[in-house]
Amino acid sequence: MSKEITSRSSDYSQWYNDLVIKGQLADYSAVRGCMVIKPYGYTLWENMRDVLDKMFKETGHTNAYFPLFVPKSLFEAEEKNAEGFAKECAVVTHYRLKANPDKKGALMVDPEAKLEEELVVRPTSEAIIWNTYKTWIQSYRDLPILVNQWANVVRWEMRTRLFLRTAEFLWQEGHTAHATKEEAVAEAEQMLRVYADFAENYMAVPVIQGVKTPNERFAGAEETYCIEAMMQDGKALQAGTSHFLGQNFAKAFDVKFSDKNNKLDYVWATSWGVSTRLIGGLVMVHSDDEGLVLPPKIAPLQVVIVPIFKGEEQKAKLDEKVKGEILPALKALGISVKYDDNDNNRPGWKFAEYELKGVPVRVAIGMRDLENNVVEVARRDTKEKKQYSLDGLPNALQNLLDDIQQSMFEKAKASRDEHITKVDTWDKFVKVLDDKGGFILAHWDGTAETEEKIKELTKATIRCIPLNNELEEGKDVLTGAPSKQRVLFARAY
RNA sequence: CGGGGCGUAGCGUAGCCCGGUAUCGCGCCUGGUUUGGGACCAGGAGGUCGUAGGUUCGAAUCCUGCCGCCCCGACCA
Repeated sequence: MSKEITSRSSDYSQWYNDLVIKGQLADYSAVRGCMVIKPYGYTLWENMRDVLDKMFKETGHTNAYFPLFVPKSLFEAEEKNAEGFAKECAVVTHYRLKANPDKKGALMVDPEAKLEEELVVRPTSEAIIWNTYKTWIQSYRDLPILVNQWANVVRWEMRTRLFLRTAEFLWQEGHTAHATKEEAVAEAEQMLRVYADFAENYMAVPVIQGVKTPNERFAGAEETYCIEAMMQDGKALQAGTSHFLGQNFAKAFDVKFSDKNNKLDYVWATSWGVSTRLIGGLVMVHSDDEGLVLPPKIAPLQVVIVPIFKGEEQKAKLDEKVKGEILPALKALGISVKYDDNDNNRPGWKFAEYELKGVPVRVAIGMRDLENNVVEVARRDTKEKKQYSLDGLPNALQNLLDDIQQSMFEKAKASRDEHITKVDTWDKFVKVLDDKGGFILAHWDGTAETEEKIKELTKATIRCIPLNNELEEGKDVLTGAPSKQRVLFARAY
């Protein structure tokens, strides 16, 4: 028992850290606030990336790459955006080191190699991209521009957490330019639906789609759309955002186009992104006290086969069956599978290890099984074990993976729904927040003051105003002022 | 940046109060026996005790500075 995991009930944060580290997703690094994403974790990210990338391409987008550095003068062009990120920017001021004369073997920043203009390490790329789009766009015929980039960004956070908030993280950022407001809004909404589709149908994470209040809006955006997910500890996690940027960046970077009537107008914009933060959410939604639980559609490894044998002779027979028949058949179906015939660890060790790593399906096969033409199949999500006939095994496993995917989503959705509470009084608001957590649907008078006050009193924020929200007359849960609809409150990561 | 905790072998730790050259478990290496839920036996390797200085005959242990990490909070995606 060398890999004990802290239980959720005893220390939720520590449980999360244990899963990420012992589940081999990532490690702390020598750089404060930055993590090493390990091969197992990176494969997970690659799988997520590949699905999203395909979705982006299906909706007409293409990938490009823009520089890591943004000259300060460009960065500050869109004031609100610059202000919003100013406090957490890493800045390059010099371009050379030299030997330190006072300390042998040490280096120092060469004071003579000061940059004329400082370079901001991108916390997001609107500035450098819109500065570029200016040169790409003259006429309505150049529009729309539908570009995405996969990149790293840096935000100098005070306090970091593996995947959820790291100083450097990986993400994708889509940046589009349109001739009309309607088209840009439609784009932002479309990409939100893509994110929701991905979260629910691939990550098996149910999300609520909505719009942010002005307070919570992305700096520089006219409207911010988001998907919000619920973690097992009752805290919400913003899992993805899509912004309608209006003409703010076009104006800041002077990007105009001539329409069919040769009239000049500023271009309409969107941007949208999801990051490695999704992995943190994935972990916190599905996993249990034994380790990670990963949904089959994006799991780095879908099926692991563990042989059980005494001696070389038995091993050879199992090898023949597994390598000769089972592996090729599973691979033919596109199932990712590993045959762990490593003799250093015994079956029990492997069982525990793959449970910790969240592999959806484990197949155990020994001589007894061979004789009976069966295998023992264990599913990670429910820990249920069953015998499967070797005949038709590949298809049966494919069906099982589909089942697991579906039932993980349903379980997460049931838990999420159980964590939505309608509340009409302030006392109940506070009580539900403290005792149960989760989302609270309550009336809000629509003012930033009330929103701030509630945040101050309870640390709960308005996560979003759900899309297609039902209108309902009511009174603000705190002030009693008239309200037209309920909004979604929660404490959040 | 505040509050708390911690830094001893790859990992987790004992020792520190009361100074005498570092304990145990896991892992690793060699050989053997094992293998249906984290195997066992025998032998072995592995240490600037975070770092710099001070006290002392002698420092993991006492004193001072510094560095780093984790958790909680402020801030934020």
